[in-house]
Parts: sequence; structure tokens; C-alpha cells
Amino acid sequence: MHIEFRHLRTIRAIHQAGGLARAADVLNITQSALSHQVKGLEEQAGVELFARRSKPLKLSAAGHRLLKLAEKVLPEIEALEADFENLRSGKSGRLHIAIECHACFEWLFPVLEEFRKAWPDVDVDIRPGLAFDALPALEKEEVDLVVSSDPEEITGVEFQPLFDYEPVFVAADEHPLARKPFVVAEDFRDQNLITYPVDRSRLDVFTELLTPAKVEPRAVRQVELTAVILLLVASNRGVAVLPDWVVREVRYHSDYVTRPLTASGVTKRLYAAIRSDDATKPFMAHLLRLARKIPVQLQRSEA
Amino acid sequence: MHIEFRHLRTIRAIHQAGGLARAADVLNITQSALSHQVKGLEEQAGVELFARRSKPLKLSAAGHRLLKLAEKVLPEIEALEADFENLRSGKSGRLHIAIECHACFEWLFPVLEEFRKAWPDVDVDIRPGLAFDALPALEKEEVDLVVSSDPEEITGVEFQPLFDYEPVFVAADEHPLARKPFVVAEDFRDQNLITYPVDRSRLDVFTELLTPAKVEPRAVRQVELTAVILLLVASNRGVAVLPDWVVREVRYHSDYVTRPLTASGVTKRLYAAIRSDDATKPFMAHLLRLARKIPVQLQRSEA
DNA sequence: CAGAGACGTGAAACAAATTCATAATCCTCA
DNA sequence: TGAGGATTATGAATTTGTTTCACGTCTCTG
Repeated sequence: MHIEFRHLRTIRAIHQAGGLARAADVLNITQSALSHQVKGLEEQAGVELFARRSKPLKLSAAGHRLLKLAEKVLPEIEALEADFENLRSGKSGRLHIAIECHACFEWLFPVLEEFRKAWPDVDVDIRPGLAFDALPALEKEEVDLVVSSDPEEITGVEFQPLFDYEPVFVAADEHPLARKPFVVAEDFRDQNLITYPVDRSRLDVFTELLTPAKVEPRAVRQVELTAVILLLVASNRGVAVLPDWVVREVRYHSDYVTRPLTASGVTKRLYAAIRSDDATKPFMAHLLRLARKIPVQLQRSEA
Repeated sequence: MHIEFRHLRTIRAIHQAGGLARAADVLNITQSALSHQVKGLEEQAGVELFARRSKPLKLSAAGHRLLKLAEKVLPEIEALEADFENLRSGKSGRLHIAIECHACFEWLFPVLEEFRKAWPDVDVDIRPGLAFDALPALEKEEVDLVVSSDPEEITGVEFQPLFDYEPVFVAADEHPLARKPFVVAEDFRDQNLITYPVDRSRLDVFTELLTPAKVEPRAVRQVELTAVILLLVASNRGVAVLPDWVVREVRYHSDYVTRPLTASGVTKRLYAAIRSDDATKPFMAHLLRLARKIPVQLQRSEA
């Protein structure tokens, strides 16, 4: 059989208009077209859809069954069309974010919280970018935004700067290094270093400090959760290097101290990588605005 | 927009088959047709349905939305097609019965009870034929079967005999006429006659007895329910003439007596009027078989 | 029972979907 | 990385399906 939406609309119109001729008016086609259509449908279905003996054409049992379907299904596709209209106009969309930097949750959650108020229809998700390569996934449209601190030249992808941050050294306050005003690569040689469980190429402490200086810590322990890292540091089981936004609370907490890396400190810049296609989407622009503003506010308000 | 079921099937097939070429195979059309179709759909909808950058074509956000619709809607129309198949094969259908004779409920209910066991998918209904003309309604396919005792010549309609019955006189046992072995027209002249609230042309007591004899009862009272008629008769508020199947129970009840009309009694025949089209339908044939057998069984078993 | 209104039908015109042939991409693996 | 296989895209021709036009048939109503 070969029922189509057209037929559902037809059935509904004939029923509502109470006759074929009137329905034809409503549907903006000729009465003849409707007659052919109904005939074709009945042949296809092999059942009579209308009581043919009465003149203002009336639905038969089978016709009523079909009408029931029409009244169930047609609103569904009207809803779909509304959804698509939202997509087209940019009111809705998909915003799946991959974060390569494990600690970015800290500022991203407040940003998304704010974002969702303005764009309730946008499908937001975060995928910790540990298990896959985020940038190829961005190109393949598996995700829509990648937070990264290493801009690359990729056609069709643009890196928009978000904000600067400082990776800082964190240690227990009774730790010997806590007495120094700043730390250098050599200081790590006899330390237990606690890091996120990602490749060294994604850890600031290695890329900015230890790898160039060819310094290897005594041991490296990988821990998933930021809170646990801080716990371990507080109980003097090791030291860590974390972005400054993560250790905001540390300043109110006498168990920890934070110190700059090298005398001048290290400054890094975080970027949002997006496909150029998406750059003009209103919700994307809004998100980027929030992602520039809110983390800075957080840092200031708790400074 | 102009979404059609074809598109829903397409989306589902592409998703399930995991690619356009394989889906084309499943749908028995060429890959080219699918490509054109998807393109057309995307233009119509104004949204991208697939992530075009990856090669085994993958659904985009909008595509997933459409898929959701497809998976909701397609089973619905598959169910419809199954229903139509039942209609075609005669397993289901409509059987709306109009009864002109008010008392026919009495034997019709047992018949339908039995019928529904064999034909659960047939849509059965009874419309007391008081408010409308049953035979024109039958012609217009508003109803499918009319129970009547007056066959007419109507093209496209046939009257099939069901069973014979006898309209009998009913009175309280202390009523004077109870002493007579039978009653005649003249006996009604000074009686309160209780009848169903229908035209005299449909009441056996008038058509068979009083109208030909030009006898008018002292009073006629119209009562809807059979049980109430019997109640009134029992309390000697009047007399009635009812089909024998109605007063079966009377024989066990000392309050009433039944007497034949005239010395020889009156015999009438009940018919089922159906459209000739329907005569070959299996469920219709079955119903008629039951309607010939069961009332007779009931009469015998309680005689 | 006539006439207005409502539906049906066949042929022609029109529109849309599909195919064919082939080009453009993408993906994989040596 | 580049060759080859796999996958999707495209344009023109073809096929299929839908609509219109013009007129015929049927029904209901007064």
C-alpha cells in the first residue's frame, strides 16, 4: 500500500468540510483531483473509504479508521515543522562541547547554566574529550565546540580566544616549597606530581615547564577529580599544577598555598574552536560571549 | 513544507542501513534516487538532515528529530495497513444494527453475545430504530442490518427470513379476559392498551387485529421498557400484546396469563434486511445463522 | 420530477520521482 | 601519501504520479 500524508490531509479535509467539493476548496485543488485521489487510495487500500450512496460523501468504517490515524499523525508533523522552523531561525540547535582541558568543567558549568536560560531549546551536552580526538570530531560534526589552548590552522574551523589563565603551583602549606615565592622546573625533580589522567602534551606543567627543562618528577600520580587532587595535596601526598580558576577557593583555605610557575608566572590563553559555519549562529555567539565574561567575573569576585 | 511517508521511510532506512547506498538497496530504489530525495527534503525543510563531512552519511540533529517522528509514525501506518487487511479479508468490519421492533433486544443480545466470540474485530452496535427511518438508513450505509417484519422490494437490499413468532395477548391473571381461551379485536374496545412508543403501523396488535377490525381501545398508553409494560399489566393497569419471546418468563409467573390473538393465533415472520453487497461477507452470514438459531433455542428451552 | 448541487471519469497537461551514466569525495591501507 | 575502493552528488532523460479540463452521472430537495 502507498498511503501518503497527502491522503491524510485529504481525508481530514473531506471530513471537516463535509464533502468533496468543499474540501477541494480548502486544499486548493480541484474537486476532480480529490475524486481521483480518493479513488486511487481506495484501490490501493482495497477498502471503501466512503459511503458512496449518500451525496455529501460520508466516511465509512474504514474511512473513520483512516481519519483517526490522520488526526493522530498530522499534528505530529506540524510539530516537526515548528521544530524545524526553530532550527532554521536559530532558536534551537545543537551545542555539543568537547573539552580537552579536564578542569574546564569548573567555569563551563556556570556558563552553560546562564546559557540555558536564554536558549532553552538548544540541545546542550558536554563530552569530556579524553577518549577521542576532539578536533577531528569537530570537523565531522560530531561535536560543535572544542575548548582548547592550542590553536591550529584548520580550514573550516576557527579558534576564538576566550580568556587568559595562569597555571599555578599548589602545595600543602607545610610543604617545603611553600616557603618559596615561586617555583621552577628543578623544584619538581624530587616531588610527587598529581595530574589529570591525560597525555602530557595536554598538561601545562609539562608543556610549559618540565618538558622544555627536561625535568622528570620523582613520581606522577593520575587522578580524575579536581576535588580529589586538592585533597591529596592538602594531606601532603604530592603537589599539583592547576589553572588558577580551579584553585580560587584555595585562597580561603589555609591548608593550601599557590605559587606562580617561574618568577614571572606563566600565562596561557584558552580558545573555543568552532566550525566557521556555526560562527554566525546567534546562540553560538551568545555562548562565546558568556564564555569570555563569566570565568573572568568568577576569578575577580573570589580574588 | 511537504514531508511524505516516503521521506520517513528513507530516513529510517538510511539510519538503519548506515548509509545511503545500502539504504537504497533496502528500499529497492537506486542510490541516486535517494540522494535526490534527501537533497529535495533538505531544501524543503530548510535544514541539514545529515552531517555531510563524514562519508557513511550520518544523521544531524535535525535528522535525528525527523527519525524520531519516523519511528513514531511508521508503526502507526503499519497498524493501519494491518487493520485494512482485516477489513479486506472480512475478519473485521462494521455491523450496526437498527431494530424497528422495540422488543428485539430480548433475543438480539444473546445472539450478539455469541457473535462477538467469533468476530471480536467486528464493530458491533445497535441503534433503536425509533428516531429515524431504518431502511433508508440501510441504503445510505448508515446502518448495516435492519430487523423488520415487513419485507419491501428495494433494489440492493434483501430481506432474509429469521424466524416466526406469535404476538400474544398479556393480562393480569385476575383480569376478566384471562378467563377466555383467546381474545379477539372486540375484546380491546373497553381496555387500556399498553404499547411501545412507536407508530401504530409498527405494532402487531394494530396491524394484525385492531386496524382491520376498526376497533379503538378505550385508551392507549405508551411505555418504553418491556419490564415496565409487564409491571403495569401485572398490577392490572392495562393489557398488552407482545411477541411470544418477550413473555417467555411469564409462563413461570402466576401474575400474568397469555392468550392467543383470535382462535387460531397470529403468526408473523421476522426478517433481517441487509444490503446485497454485504450478503456474502462471512461475518454477516454467521450473524444471520445465529439469528435464526438462537431465538428458537431460547423459545424451546423455556417453553 | 426537474434542476441544482455533488461526485465520477477519461484524456491531456503538468509535476515529481526515479534511473542512468558519470563525476566528485571520502576513506583506507600499503 | 597516494592509489583504489567505497560512498555520495549531479544532470539529463525517463518514468511515474497528480492535477486540470470538460463533461457525464448520480442524488437530494422542493
